[in-house]
Amino acid sequence: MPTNRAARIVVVDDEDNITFLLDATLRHFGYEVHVAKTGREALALVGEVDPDLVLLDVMLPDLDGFEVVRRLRFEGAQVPVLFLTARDTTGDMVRGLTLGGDGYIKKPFSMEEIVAQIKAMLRRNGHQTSTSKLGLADLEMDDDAHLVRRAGQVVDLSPTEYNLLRFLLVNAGRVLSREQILDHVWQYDFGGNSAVVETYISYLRKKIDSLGPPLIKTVRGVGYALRVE
Amino acid sequence: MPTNRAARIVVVDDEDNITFLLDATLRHFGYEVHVAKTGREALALVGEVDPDLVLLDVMLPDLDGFEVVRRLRFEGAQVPVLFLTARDTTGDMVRGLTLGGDGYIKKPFSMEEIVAQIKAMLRRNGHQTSTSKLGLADLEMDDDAHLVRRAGQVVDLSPTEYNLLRFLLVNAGRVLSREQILDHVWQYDFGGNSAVVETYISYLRKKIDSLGPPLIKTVRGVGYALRVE
DNA sequence: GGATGTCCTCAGCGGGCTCTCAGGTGCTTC
DNA sequence: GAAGCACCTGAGAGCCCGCTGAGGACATCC
Repeated sequence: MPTNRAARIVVVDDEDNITFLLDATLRHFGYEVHVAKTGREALALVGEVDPDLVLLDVMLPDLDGFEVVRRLRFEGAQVPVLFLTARDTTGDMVRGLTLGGDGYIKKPFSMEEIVAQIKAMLRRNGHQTSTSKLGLADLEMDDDAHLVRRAGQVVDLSPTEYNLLRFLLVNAGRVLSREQILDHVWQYDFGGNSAVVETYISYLRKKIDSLGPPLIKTVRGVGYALRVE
Repeated sequence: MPTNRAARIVVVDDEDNITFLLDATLRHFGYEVHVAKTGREALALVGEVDPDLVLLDVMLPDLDGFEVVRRLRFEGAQVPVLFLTARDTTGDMVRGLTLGGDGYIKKPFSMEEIVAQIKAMLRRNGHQTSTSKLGLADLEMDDDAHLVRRAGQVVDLSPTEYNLLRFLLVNAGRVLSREQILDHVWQYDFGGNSAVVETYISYLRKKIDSLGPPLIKTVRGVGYALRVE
């Protein structure tokens, strides 16, 4: 079972925008990334690099995602697959995706979402030693249960609040600009302005910082960070 | 008698969709899976891998399922067999199946159903140490008796309600998406939309949550989970 | 062939969530 | 200390999500 080396991820999508984004983001998180643009390319690439995870668009120019997985399994490959599905995927297309330990993500997604899913999946498959838990001081977050606690008390967060907090936690101690936050926490096609971030920071402060010494620090002119001392 | 190693299961069906699904699901649950597409292949495979259980479609291109079992028994193989029968199986066919002492499952089935049956059968044959009981707080479920109690009081559930509750119980504390639930609890050919899940959650709440503090938690934008605190 | 139970769809509604905006506050710089 | 800027936060519009009741389709049982 793999342990310390960087996990290898094969990304399969025919849209350059998507593969570019994913490539950059995943490399940033220390993964080794390989990109394919078609189903056949994907099959060859998986055989070649023996990845720990495959990110696979369901819509591909030649074979569809399901067919790719079918062939992979037929060849005996056990690699877990995370499907990327279009926004308006009909019910019966989604069906069957989450079986066998595979998962799916709806487009458009945010980087925070997809990284969280990837981590969860690698964890389940024994690649990472990390748990589903994140924490800082008396603040805890458990991704499996989707639960946040401060000083033992459960905090109820909306999806966006939750994703924002996780992004801050993952980067605890580092200052993050509004744009960085927007790029990671909001969906990649978000067109609004970065003032939303301020609003959500404010929400988080009300829910999190009110339960103890303030953790969310504003760095004037730069962005926000979680306190680490 | 087998003990700690993964149970070996031979799956025999000529439909690729079915074997694909079963292969993925059973591997996910930690079984070692071997697939055959015809009766003759099945006979050879069973001789080769000496499985702990055979999942056997009754309709096969060459020999039918009964014939396969007859030959297996003739050769002295004692392995338990779980039949997969077509939707429109006649009454005396079913009688034949139950007389043989092994079990059967009607197609289409749900993953939850088939995994439960497999576990029960392996348990009966001494392979697994797991019990048939599940529980959380004052909620108990006994698979052998097919009985659910909350605070000591028996709760009457429909089959789908029961399967849904079991899936939630098995994954207690973890948030499950509507699609995950659909893929595991509903039959594999279900084509409808995931709103059914909401309806059944609502049914369960009426029957289960009304008898004590609510156990079923909605995680907005994500899915459902059973409370664990 | 009626009664019952189960499954699923659908639509209405209530409320939570997201985002915008604007007025207010406090820091910074000269 | 005044001006200007960055940031904060309350209010509110619109949307979306999830809950549930009603009802139709279907199977099963008597």
